[in-house]
Amino acid sequence: MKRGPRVLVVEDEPAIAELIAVNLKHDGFLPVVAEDGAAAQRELNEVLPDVILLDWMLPGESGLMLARRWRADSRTRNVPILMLTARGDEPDKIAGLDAGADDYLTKPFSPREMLARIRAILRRRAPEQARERCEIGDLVLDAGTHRVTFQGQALKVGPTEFKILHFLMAHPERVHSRTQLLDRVWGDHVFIEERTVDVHMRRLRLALGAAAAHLETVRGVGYRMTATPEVTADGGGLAQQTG
Amino acid sequence: MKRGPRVLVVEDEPAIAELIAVNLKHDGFLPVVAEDGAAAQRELNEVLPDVILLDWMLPGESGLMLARRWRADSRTRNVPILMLTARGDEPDKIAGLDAGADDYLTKPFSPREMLARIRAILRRRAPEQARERCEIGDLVLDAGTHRVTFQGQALKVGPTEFKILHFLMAHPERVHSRTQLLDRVWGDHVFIEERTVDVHMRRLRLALGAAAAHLETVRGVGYRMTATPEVTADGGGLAQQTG
DNA sequence: TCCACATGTCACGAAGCCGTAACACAAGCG
DNA sequence: CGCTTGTGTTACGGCTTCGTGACATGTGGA
Repeated sequence: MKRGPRVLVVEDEPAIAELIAVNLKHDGFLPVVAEDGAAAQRELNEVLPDVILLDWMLPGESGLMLARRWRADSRTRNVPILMLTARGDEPDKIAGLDAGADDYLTKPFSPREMLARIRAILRRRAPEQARERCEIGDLVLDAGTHRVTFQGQALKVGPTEFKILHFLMAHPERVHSRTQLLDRVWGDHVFIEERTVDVHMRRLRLALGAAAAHLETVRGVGYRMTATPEVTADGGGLAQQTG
Repeated sequence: MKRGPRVLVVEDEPAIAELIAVNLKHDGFLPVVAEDGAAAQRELNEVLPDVILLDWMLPGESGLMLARRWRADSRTRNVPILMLTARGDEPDKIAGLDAGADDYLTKPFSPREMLARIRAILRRRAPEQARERCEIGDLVLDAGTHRVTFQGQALKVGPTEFKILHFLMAHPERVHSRTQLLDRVWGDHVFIEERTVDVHMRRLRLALGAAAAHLETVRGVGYRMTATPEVTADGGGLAQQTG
């Protein structure tokens, strides 16, 4: 009942499309073929794939235009795109990257390389959205319903803050650097100031209210979600030096 | 002023070189740009970088030749090389890896990916600080969660003290001189008074509390972490000397 | 169009950390 | 004992890091 990653293949040449689809199926992917931009758009309206294999040369709208459009649409923005291009046109490649493609594949390519690239993208982009439900103490996050509750009470958490919280709660007790958070929450393809993470942490803490005690700052390292928040009262025999 | 890892950027295209340098600087690296193999060689004769970013296509000697030469030279042999290649030429990549490149990056690439690759290389090459979890008696250090516990009780340890403790616990029973500690904890090219180590040891002992018994001073040599601390009449803790 | 919300960045201040000097204490040696 | 060397301890100025409020921009909906 395990379903493989969905791959939308946008390719007008039937022979190539078939070749790709067969190889994808063979490796456990679920390919859906669209012969042009319009068909691809219809497919995207139905269900979002895990990755898009986009041919550069297409009848009607070009792959470049499509990539640009999908990157502009908030719904499809985060779907990684693997561009298929004819061999050797550097300017094309740069334009494609600008349009938001995650990687390129030069035709002709070996099926093995294609599969490797797709797996690399999936590994990079979606290491694990696996955990749908996370709990830490009385704090509960449900990715399916996109809800956060603390002691049964619903909390209002913004989109970015939700992603951060999701990641932190999926990997509790572990310290995550700002760089790691940027990579995992925002994605590797953006360049954001590390300091911005701090601001979102502040917003997350405000949203969490009392539950913010579970969110700890590790000075000089990063942030951490913990089930056992530090208490001010010192329980052990620590030799505490007073200045 | 904290100094980051040195990166020698061998790239003839000024625009690309500048882009790379800016991004490296932004992330705390110290980039040095060389426009061709000769300039790179001059730079290498001066000071060895922590990693070399080597463009494949260069005026004069190609990146492949340079990589091969540097790999043959005992002085530069161990400097990791990250190769920059034009997209899509598989044979080139293989040849590059044969020549001794540690990894390659396909142009065009995102700054974030470049930084991630560099960090990955440095991490891979980095010494044995790798051990995530260390135990000595009831004292446990976990680098992943950045936590130190003694008999189950969490201890509050500052950043530098944590690094010292991590190193000592990764190499227990062994005496480490102040110089060695400075090299391993602070970095090889930092000018710090050796006496400073003593002060951090003091802070570390305060943070460790009773567990400080495992941290021994070897007079005239350095410090050591031991599983079998010497038993003293006064209980082996922090005997407070009146001052 | 206006409005509400989200987001990324900056400036400023507070808190914590660091390296060093200076002094106190301990250990070795004659 | 007195001297020398090595280490423990404390205080402090300077610096880094973090939290916080404010602001400009972008985005989507009424």
